[in-house]
Amino acid sequence: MASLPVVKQPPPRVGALLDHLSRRIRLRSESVLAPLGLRPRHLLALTVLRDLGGSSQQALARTLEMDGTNVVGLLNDLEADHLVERRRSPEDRRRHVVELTDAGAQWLAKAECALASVEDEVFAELDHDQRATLYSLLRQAMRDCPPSPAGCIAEPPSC
Amino acid sequence: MASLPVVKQPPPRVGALLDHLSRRIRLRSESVLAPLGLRPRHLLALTVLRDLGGSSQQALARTLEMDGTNVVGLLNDLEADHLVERRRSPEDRRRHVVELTDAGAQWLAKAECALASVEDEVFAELDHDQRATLYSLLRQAMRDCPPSPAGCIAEPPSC
DNA sequence: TATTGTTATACTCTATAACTATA
DNA sequence: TATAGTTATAGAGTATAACAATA
Repeated sequence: MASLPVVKQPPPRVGALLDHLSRRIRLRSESVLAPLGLRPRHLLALTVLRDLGGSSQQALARTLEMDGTNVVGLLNDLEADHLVERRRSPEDRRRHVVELTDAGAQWLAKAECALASVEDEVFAELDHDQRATLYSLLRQAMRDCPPSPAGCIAEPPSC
Repeated sequence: MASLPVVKQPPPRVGALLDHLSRRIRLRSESVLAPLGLRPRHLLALTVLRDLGGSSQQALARTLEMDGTNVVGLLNDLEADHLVERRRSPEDRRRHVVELTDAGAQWLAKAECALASVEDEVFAELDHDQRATLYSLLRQAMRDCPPSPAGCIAEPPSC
């Protein structure tokens, strides 16, 4: 076989850019969210819960692509602040049905408004239509999302 | 059409989506990179080093948005595997000029080929043009970023 | 026996502070 | 005094294993 010195350009890697940008947003989000008492992953969990409605902890873990054991601690935090509720499922008493409380929904809405400014800053170089395009591309990439096809992360409410 | 007060929705929040997708890529990249003996952040550092050429550790830390103390350990790993070299700067002997070795460049190329399949999987829902659009949008969002973050857009994997 | 949630634990990642050597 | 790099270390994030309750 011919071992041609293929020093062509490397393949298109979006991963590094994604990693970088999401790191930026996460770092800034932490500052913004700190006064509200929680961290980005709490927000992520609440967002998923709003989209999924009641869901078992394992389903939540799959959606978040987090280990189930860590979801326990995450929910402990949120439950301590009365932002979510755990109820035993009547059908299968091993399961906990996790649901957003009213307070949780309120907190989430407030946090999302606070985060809007973070994104305005991070995506300052993109105009409105470009941001919409970016959103729809990311959304499409997530289309095969593990448990619930529609339930990855839906459109946030406007503030 | 600008004469009418068109109610434009605020741009949707992409932070959660970005976080999610980058998490996916990172998790899958770890599996792919493990046989090669390193982790995603090692690859990220090598990529930045290739793009930046020789650079001080602090410049590297800023580009990676990592704490300088952690860059030390990262470089220790890479230097132990002879993938990078640290030389004292002749101009300012406090500085280390970090550079990719030939072995490092080779390893990086191999790793990138391996990662191409990860991205093909994660972005299976997007066609080539959409991936190119996504790349250019992310790239534009990073435009104010110091030097260039890791990543190149090119033809599909040639490996 | 298999599954859901939980605890305990270890391993990794990240950030803060103190030290060195240069400037 | 200030800066580049290093070390030590504590805190957060994450994963593995064992256990209780339930199916």
